[in-house]
Amino acid sequence: MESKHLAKVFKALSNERRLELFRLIYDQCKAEESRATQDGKGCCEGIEKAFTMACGCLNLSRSTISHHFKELQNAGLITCTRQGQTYLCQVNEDYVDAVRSFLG
Amino acid sequence: MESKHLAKVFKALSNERRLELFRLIYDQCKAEESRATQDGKGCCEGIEKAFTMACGCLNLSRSTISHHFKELQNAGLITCTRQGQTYLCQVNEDYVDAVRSFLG
DNA sequence: GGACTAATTCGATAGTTATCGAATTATAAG
DNA sequence: CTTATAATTCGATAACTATCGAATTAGTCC
Repeated sequence: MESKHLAKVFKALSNERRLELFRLIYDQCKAEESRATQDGKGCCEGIEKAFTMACGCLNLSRSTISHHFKELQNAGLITCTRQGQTYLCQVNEDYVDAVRSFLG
Repeated sequence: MESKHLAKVFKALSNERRLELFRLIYDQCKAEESRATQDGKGCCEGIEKAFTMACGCLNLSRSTISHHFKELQNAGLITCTRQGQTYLCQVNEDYVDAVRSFLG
């Protein structure tokens, strides 16, 4: 991944609260994924009510949380699709891998 | 590594130019290291004239480059020690590992 | 349609950052 | 001591960011 794009990903993770948010999403996706694997369903389809969940976990206003979600999406780390009144939220594993394998 | 600290590391890498700078240093250290291993000297002792090298590679003023070096140091990614008129610069591998192994 | 909940957008503000050139400090070499 | 080179610090500026509450839009259910 080229510097410009990688820097963008790092920027998205450079805010403490936003990093926590991403971790929340990421961990839930991982948990969901292992459950799905056990059930023989394959991969995780995304977590539901991600925004609502985040509002419960992070001590921030809804508008700020919305902003952080946008930043994570802009960087390509997650994909959110609306489902009725709530979000379905997925982690883009490719990007996480890019971070992980950055250098070396 | 806890969120607060990890976010700090990401922030240091969130600027495109600074990320390039870090890569320059990192790559040179890796090259130096493999040379050292061949010579049976053990690990890389750091790269010399890192600042001067960076000035040649990045199209930025010296004061800005100095600033970027400080940011990388503050985040803990590199350690610079003065040697006469120039720098000896080392990468803190632990931190790079923390980035790499973040999540998963 | 009306009431309710979820999420976004808007406008403001306070704080941070990247960048520069100029001035300064530190070291080395004559 | 003087000159030259290397790096830092200073002061300014323009741009960006995190955060909030209020207003708005979108969707659900009666």
